[in-house]
Amino acid sequence: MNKKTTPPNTPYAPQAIEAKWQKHWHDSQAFATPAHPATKKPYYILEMFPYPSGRIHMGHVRNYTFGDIVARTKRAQNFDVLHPMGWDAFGLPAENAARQSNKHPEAWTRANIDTMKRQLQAMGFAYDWSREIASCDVDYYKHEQKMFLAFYKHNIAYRKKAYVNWDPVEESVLANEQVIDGRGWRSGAVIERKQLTQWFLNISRYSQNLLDSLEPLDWPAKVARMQRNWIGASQGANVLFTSDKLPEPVRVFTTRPDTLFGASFCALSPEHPLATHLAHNNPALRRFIDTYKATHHARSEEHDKQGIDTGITVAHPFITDLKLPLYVANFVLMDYGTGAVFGCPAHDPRDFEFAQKYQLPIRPVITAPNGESLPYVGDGVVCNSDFLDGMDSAQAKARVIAELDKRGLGSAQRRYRLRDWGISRQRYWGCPIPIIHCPTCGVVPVPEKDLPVTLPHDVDFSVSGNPLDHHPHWKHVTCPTCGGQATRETDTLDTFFESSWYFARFTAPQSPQAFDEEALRTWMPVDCYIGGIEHAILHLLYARFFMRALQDSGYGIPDGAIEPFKRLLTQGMVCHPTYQDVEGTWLEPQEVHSDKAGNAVDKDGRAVVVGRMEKMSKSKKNVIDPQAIIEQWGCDTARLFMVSDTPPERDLEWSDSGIKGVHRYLKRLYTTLDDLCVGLKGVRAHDIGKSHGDTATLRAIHQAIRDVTEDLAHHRFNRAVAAVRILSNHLFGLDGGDEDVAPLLKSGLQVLLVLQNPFTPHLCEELWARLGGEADLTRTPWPVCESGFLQQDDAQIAVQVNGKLRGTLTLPKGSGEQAAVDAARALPRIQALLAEQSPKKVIYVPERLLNLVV
RNA sequence: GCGGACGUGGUGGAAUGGUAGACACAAGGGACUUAAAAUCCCUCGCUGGUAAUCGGUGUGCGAGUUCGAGUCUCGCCGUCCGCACCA
Repeated sequence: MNKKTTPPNTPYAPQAIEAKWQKHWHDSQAFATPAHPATKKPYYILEMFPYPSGRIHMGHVRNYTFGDIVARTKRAQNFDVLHPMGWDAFGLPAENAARQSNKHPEAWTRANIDTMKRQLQAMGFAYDWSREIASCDVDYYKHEQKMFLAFYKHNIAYRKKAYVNWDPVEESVLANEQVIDGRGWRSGAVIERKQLTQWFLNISRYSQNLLDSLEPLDWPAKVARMQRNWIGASQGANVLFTSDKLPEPVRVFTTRPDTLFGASFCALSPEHPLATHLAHNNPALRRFIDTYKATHHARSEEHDKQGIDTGITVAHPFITDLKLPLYVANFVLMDYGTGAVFGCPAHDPRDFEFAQKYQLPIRPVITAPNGESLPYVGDGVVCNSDFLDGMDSAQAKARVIAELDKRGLGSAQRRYRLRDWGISRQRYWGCPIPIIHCPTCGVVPVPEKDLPVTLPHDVDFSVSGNPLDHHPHWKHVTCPTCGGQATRETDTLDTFFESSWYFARFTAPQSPQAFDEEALRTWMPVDCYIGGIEHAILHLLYARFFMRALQDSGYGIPDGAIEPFKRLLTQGMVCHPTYQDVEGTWLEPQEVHSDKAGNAVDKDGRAVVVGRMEKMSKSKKNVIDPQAIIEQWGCDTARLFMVSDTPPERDLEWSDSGIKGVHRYLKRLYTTLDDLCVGLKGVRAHDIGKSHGDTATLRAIHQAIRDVTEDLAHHRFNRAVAAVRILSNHLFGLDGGDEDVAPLLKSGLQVLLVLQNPFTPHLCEELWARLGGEADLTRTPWPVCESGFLQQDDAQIAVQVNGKLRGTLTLPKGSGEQAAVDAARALPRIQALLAEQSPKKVIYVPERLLNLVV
C-alpha cells in the first residue's frame, strides 16, 4: 500500500493532506459496512438525510460532523458500524425551480445531489456510499406504493371528505403539523380551510401506544415532551344532551364532568353535522356557519367569541327541568373531541366570556379558594350540585361518570389531540398514489402487476396547479376491475412518507423487497440518530408510527425495529449576526468590514447595522459557505470548529476568530510533529500499560483517554476537545530530544492522534503515518485507560473554616482525619481564625476537603 | 394564557452538593523582525495592595435547606423555545 508522506519541514497544507487521505479511504474501502453475520457488536449511526437543495450549508456540516465523530469513534472501539447517507429527494423546491428556470425537477434534483455529494466527500465523512439512497428513484418509491396499498388493505390508509389546510401559494393541502400559527410552514401564506376528499393515515389509532413507548427512549426530555403534548391525551367523559327537536342527541366531550351542574348552554362547531342539519331552515344560521368555517383566520387569529342561538334547547342529564340553549359557536373545534361542548361559565374562561356576551347564567359549582375570582378553573370542593355536593373534583368526576353510565347518558372517555395524517398532495414531484378511480367500481387499487406507477417525464409547469392532473393522458386508464374508462389518482404522497422508512431501507438498500428482515434484526434500531430539533414532531412521530403501521400491515418488521431511534441527539443551529445597510438591505458577512474606530461599515465606508445572532439563512444573507471555509482552512479546521466550544444541542455562534484559533492549533500540532517525527520515527514507543518514571506524563495520557472516552460516549464533544487540548499542552512541553523522554512522548503523541482522529481525521492520519504508525488510523483500536496510572501520591485539600475557604493543604493520599486536622491547625491563618478554640464539628472528605466548624 | 428550558469573566463555555471560571476566543504586555504577518512567552472575574502561596468580594435578584449551594427548595426579574379557543 502506498502510504507516502509529504516531506518534512513543509508548511501545513490541509488541502493536499485531505485530498490524499480521502482518496486513500475511498480506494481502501475504509468505511464499507462490514458483512454479516458480524463478529463484533453492530452500531448504527445515522444523521437525518438532507433535502438536495443545491449546496451544503453550515447546518449540514455541523450535523454530519457530529455523526462522523460518533461513527469513527465507534469503529475504533471495535463496533461494526453502519453509517449511510442518502437524499430526501422529493419535494416542492424542485417544482418551484422548474417553474422559475424551466429545468425539470428531476434534472435539478440530480444535479444538486451531485454537487452536495462532492461537498460531503470533501468533508471526509466516513460514509458507506455504496448504500446511497435517493428517495426519488423508482427503486425506492415503488416500495412506498406497496406500503400504501398494504395500509389501504388494513384500513390504515383511508379516504375521507374533510376540511383541510389549503395553502394558496403551494396550491396544495398541508398536514396539521405543517401549519404554524395559521400559516404554511414553507410558504408563510395564510392557510385556508377547504373541504376536499383526501387520503389519510390512521395515526391516531396508535396514539396511546406512541405515548407509552416514549418512556424508555434515550431522547432529549424536551423532544419527548413535545411529542407527548402533540399527542395530547386527556381523560374525561362523553355526555349526551337530548332534545326531541333533534335527530340525535348532542354528544359532548368534557374533561370536567365534575362541573356538569354548572352547565348553562351547549355549543356546536360550525362544521358539526347537527349544525348543518339545523341550518336547512334557518338562513341566519346558514350564514353564520358559512362565515366561520371558511378560513382558519376567522377561527384562530381573532379570538373574540361569536355564537348564534339555534332556538333549540337540550336537556341537562341530571336537572330534569333545566333546558339549555343550543348555540353554534366559532370557538368550538370540529376536529377535537366530538365537535360539541357544554358551557360552564363559572369554571372555564372561554365559556365565561361567551356567557357574558350572550347574558347566559354563570353558576359556580366548585368552591373557589379565597381571593379567586370567576372563572375559577382549578379543582375544589363541589357545591350546588345535588348528589355531588361536598365531594372533591376527583370523586365528583368518578361519580358523575357512574351516574351517566347508569342512565345511558354518557361514559368515561379518553381523547387525543393527535389527528390522522393527511397524506395527499396536489403535486408532481412526489410518489404517485397507486389508486384508480372508476365511475362504476369506485376506488380501485392499482394491481400488483401494474406497479410501480411511475411519474411521467413530460410535464408542463407553465400552468398552475398539479401537473399530473393536467397531463394530456397520464391519468386516463382503464379500470383494472371492469375495464371501463377510469382515472388515476393524481395526488402524490406527502414527502414525509419517504423519510418515514429510509432509515430501515439503509440496512439493506439493494434488497428486492422493501426490507430485509435479517438486516433489520441486525441493525435496527438506529443506535444514535442526529438531526435538527425542528423535526421533533413531524418526522420523528411519523417514523415511529410508520414502523408500527408496517408491522400491522403484514411487513416483517421485528419488534426491535418498532421504535426506530433508540437515542436521539438534536443539534442546535449555526448562527451569525445579521448586517443591514442604511436602506435596510441585507448584507453578506464578506461585505462588512470594520473601520479604524472598530465600527461596522460596508465597502463604501457607510455605517452598517449589526443585528443579533440569528440562524444562518439565505434570506438574511448571514451565511458562511462551507465550501469557502474548506478551501481557505481545510475541512479538518471546519470540523474541529464545529465541536470545539459549544455543546452540540446548543446554538453555535460562528466566529472567524474561532476558526482561526482552531486552525492555529492544528498548525501547531502539525509543525510540532513535523519537527519531532524525524527523531521519533525509529523510537520504540513506551507501552502505556506499563509504569514509567515520568508519572505525570503517563497520568496525563491516561486521564486524556478516560476523559475523551467518557465525553464522547455522552456526546460532550466540546469537553472531549478540551481534554485533547490538555494532553497536547502537556506533551508539547516535553523535550523530544531527551532519550529517556522520547519513548513515552511517542506513545503520548500516538494516543493524542487516536483520540483526536474522530475530529480531524485527515491531519491525524498524516501525522500518524509520519510517526511510523503501522495500520491506518481507521483500523487502529481505541486506547484503554488504566485507572492505576491516574493515582497521585499527594492530594490537595481545601481547608474551610465555617464553610469558607481559608487555605489549602497538600497531604499524602490516604491521610486520616486527625492528620488533616493537625496539619490544618499548623497553618498560621487557620490558627488565627480558630483562636485557640477546638472545632465543634469536623467535616472531612478524604483527598478533597476539610471543614472546621467553630 | 398554558407548558418547559436557561441565566457563570469582555466572549464561547467548564464545574458527582465539596478549592467557581477547565479548555478556548478576544484583549493587554513582552520576545523575534528594518517593519508587518506568522510564531513563541507572560498577564487576564471584580476589588484592595509594591507584592505574595495575601485580604475582601463574586455564578440574574430575594429568601430557605445544609457544616458547605453555580448546583437542591420557594418567590421574583429577564431571555429563549414549544403549544395555543384542544373543552
